[in-house]
Amino acid sequence: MATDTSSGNRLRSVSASFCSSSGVSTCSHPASTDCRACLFKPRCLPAELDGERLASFERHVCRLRRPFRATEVLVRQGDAMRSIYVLRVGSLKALINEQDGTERIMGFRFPGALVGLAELQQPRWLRTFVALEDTWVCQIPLQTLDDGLRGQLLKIMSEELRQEYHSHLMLASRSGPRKVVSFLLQISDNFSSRGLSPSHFHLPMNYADVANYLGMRHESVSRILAGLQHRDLIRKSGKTVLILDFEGLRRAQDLIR
Amino acid sequence: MATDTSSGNRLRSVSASFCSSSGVSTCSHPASTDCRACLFKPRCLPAELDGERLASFERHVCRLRRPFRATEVLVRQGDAMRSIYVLRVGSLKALINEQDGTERIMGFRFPGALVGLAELQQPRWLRTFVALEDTWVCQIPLQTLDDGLRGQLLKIMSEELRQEYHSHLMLASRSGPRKVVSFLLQISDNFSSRGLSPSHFHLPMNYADVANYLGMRHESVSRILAGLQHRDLIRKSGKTVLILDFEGLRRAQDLIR
DNA sequence: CAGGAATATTGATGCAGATCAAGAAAAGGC
DNA sequence: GCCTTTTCTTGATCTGCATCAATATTCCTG
Repeated sequence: MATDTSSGNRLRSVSASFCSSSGVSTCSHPASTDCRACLFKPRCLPAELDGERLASFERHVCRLRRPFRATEVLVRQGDAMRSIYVLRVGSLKALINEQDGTERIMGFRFPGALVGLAELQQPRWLRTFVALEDTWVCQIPLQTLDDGLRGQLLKIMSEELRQEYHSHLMLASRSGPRKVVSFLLQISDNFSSRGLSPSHFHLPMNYADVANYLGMRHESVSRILAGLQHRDLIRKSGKTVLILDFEGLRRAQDLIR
Repeated sequence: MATDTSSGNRLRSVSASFCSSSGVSTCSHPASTDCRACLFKPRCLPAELDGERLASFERHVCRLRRPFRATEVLVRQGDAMRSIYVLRVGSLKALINEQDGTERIMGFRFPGALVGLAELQQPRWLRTFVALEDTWVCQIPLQTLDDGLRGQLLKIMSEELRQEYHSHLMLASRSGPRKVVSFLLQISDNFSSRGLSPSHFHLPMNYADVANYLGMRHESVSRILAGLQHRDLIRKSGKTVLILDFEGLRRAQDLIR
């Protein structure tokens, strides 16, 4: 019986009562960021908007009054699809409940990511998104996604498709060390492409989640990471990872624990 | 050294000299099908076009004078990206050459599929597409993809994204039988959604390709399929597969060879 | 239709990673 | 701060699949 709960977390739901339809939609909150000032604007939906069109877009975007806490659910598989989200601060894991009840982690999301692309044309969410730490998002109602945004949407979606191909390569590589190294490099690329350090970052998820994502066991993830550290290819303290030798890492994919 | 050539095929290039710019673009060929008469129109790019807009679209679409033969390359990773393709007859495999030279099969494509979605915004092809049998395609130059088609494009792309999630589940399931059963059901769904039989179909690729795709070995694929056949869950003769018991198949994912 | 190449099958063996188990270290709550 | 819970680590054992090898079958070509 594959009882693969990945981590015995009871998922708490948060009553997402933001954008509380109190007449005026002044959903501006912590630090009341407008898109113009946002670090992620160039890669976000309104990348090419300005002036009145941007203002109009901003009026529709909703922000939460408080962050989602670790283990809280942003959206749940099966929920009606009404908005997509932009992750501004924190991190999420995406997971799917398979027919036999086991859950499979499909990916991790970091600041700058759009959440809900695969569900764009669907009536319901196909995946559950759970916060891994304190997490702030912008909520963008589907109606807001008019023709003017389609170009940018296509661009971001095609990017996500390419990331999924990377995942395929990672998973099909069929050796523990390869998967784990591939995972580290994937995360590193992700941060790098958002202007953050590729060699020094924070891994908010636990080993059970990583293992679930990679189709392996958390003990194996632990052993392999310990091995990489022992060879001075990475250094890990707490949830912080330091990549010391990218070339060595790539070469080390076949060497074991 | 993971020398994973998947099948020792020397890939022949075909000088794709269609749409041969002979002044008039009457690229109408075998059976000179117009989009209106095409089985796939409702799921294809021009789904929502008609009248003059459809006619204009059709004038840009090019068809080949002869099919691609098995092992011939439609496009090669690294080629300049100028068109996308619609697969009308036959089948393709998509593969990526990894940095270490090994090639990994990323997927199989059947009639009705759009080829090139992940490369839409890229200057070059990220994947090589190889014909598995006699294969006919429509070529759609990128310039043709104007705003009017973006809605449909988004729809198809989001669909492809969801298929990739299925692949992720398949690969992360980390047991041979699970992967193989998942593969069979994926193919079955694919045919089914195009109006073909979900239980009786043709598998044009060899076991080495399936194994490469799934991150396993062809011997294992052979043994597992033999096991499924022995349990009367499927029947296989030549390249034809008959699924006898869907429920049994799903249940059998843990039972071995 | 014959001969050769590609593909599939089947058996024997070895090993990477799963599994089981138990303790250590961190994180979180009061 | 202390206690509980979660997460991580490490060891011992087991097993499914890779690997190696050899034969059988199918496909292709002249």
